[in-house]
Amino acid sequence: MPLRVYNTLSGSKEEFVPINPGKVGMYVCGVTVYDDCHIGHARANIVFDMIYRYLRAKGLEVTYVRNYTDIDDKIISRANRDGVSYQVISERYIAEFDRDMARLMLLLPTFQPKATEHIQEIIALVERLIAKGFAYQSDADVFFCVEKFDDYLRLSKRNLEDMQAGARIEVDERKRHPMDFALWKGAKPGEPYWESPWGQGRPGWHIECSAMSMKFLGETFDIHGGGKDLIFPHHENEIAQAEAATGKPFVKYWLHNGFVNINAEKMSKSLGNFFTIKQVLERYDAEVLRFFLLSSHYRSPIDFSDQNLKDAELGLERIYKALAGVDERLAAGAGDQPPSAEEAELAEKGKGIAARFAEAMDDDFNTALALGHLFDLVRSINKALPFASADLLALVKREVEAIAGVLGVCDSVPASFLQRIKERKTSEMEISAEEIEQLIAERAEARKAKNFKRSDEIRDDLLARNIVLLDGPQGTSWKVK
RNA sequence: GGCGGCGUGGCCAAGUGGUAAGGCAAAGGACUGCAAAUCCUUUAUUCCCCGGUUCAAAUCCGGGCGCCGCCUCCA
Repeated sequence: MPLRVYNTLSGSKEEFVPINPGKVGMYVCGVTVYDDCHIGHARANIVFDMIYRYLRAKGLEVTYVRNYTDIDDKIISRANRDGVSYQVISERYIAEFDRDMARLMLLLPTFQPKATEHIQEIIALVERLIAKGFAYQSDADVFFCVEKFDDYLRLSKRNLEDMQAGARIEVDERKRHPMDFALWKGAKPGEPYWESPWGQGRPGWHIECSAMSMKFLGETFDIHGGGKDLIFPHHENEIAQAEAATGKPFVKYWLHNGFVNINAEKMSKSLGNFFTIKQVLERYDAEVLRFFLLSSHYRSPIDFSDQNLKDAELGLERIYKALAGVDERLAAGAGDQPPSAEEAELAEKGKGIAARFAEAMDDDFNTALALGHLFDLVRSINKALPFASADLLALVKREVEAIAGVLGVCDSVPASFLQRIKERKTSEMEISAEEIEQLIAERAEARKAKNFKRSDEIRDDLLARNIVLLDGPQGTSWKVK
């Protein structure tokens, strides 16, 4: 079954055909390391982690590169504000980024290059552009000449005239065209710098990604990704730099994820309406956040709210409860069962889930639909649980684990996940687990004595404190509402 | 102003020509001492509005309304 992906360059879904059969080169723009990451960064990185996992699951050999932009104006200004060197800032936020991504259960990319470790490659690329007449020096700066590059703005589907009509940019007199952008910036006194043919300076914003992607993936590679907000100017400029220098197509498929919104508005630093990953993980399990972000299509906007996170948590719990039920039955040694309609349905759903999952994912990574199929299976599991054979339950478990491995959700031991959620919720309660257990014991006594007035009283009291009791064959357990 | 996108039940969200997945919430039933959990059933004759194409449209075309994004650092 062919994978189809939405390519920003063509504006439509295309069949994904790797340049080299069986192999994929994928570059994703990482972060500029000057502050903590927010949920928008979480989405971008989780989306491409999911894509990376799925490509690998399809048997492709993926070289995944995600950079750190560790020298830039914002890093310098942050360093100046804090009175430290830019390295202190970049190293601190690289460590924070790594920690956040690890908590979000992201696989490590094949390479994670840093801009400051590729200054020579960057200088070489700028020199190449100057030699070919696509760039010019102006004082200690070097600019890219957008008018020389015919395909400029092809990705964002605009033209230079329109851009100027709405331009709010201050015109730099040293530029030949207002849209020309810096490849190299001369250092002002006190700024960090590297020696270059144009004097002491540092790379412009976009050049590091062109230089590093081509170094690790070659001059033409398969996938380049990032948030929609990078289409212009960042990716547009990357294309210009790379293609002007090499004369070859830079990237075959451009993939862009949608934004995380707050009240239907883009979450962003400048609007100040953002939540950091750390803040959210104080209140929700990392897997819940992943599940939430994968519950809508990666290109759609997704609205971040407490209610939506809670819904996601309930949904994920539903899946885990079913899986925990499977584990319990397997542990109890589910023996042979007489044939039943429930088991037959589960067998059909269980054997078909991999194909349905692949079909959804092959359609431009439709994780929302894929999760819908998973919920379908969950219903069949719940229905068939008392009737299914151990073999069938084990098969279903394996199938779900395969899917979980691609999405990075439902990948925990079910009982531990449920325990984790329970502990998180309990820690926010004013009542201790011991007290609850004590009350449950008292209620059991009352029920034994048919004193339902007292037993209901206990249950209602606990309910008022958000504790829900669950009576089962093995006795009473509880959960936080 | 230019360019791009979106508008599906109370909420979230799939579906891009063949007669509306799934989740959350809600209601009824089974189960239960009563509940909860679980299971079953129900909840959009209709997909922002108005035209058009078609045997057939949420899906295509035209117009309108509303919302959002990019055009400035941004995942």
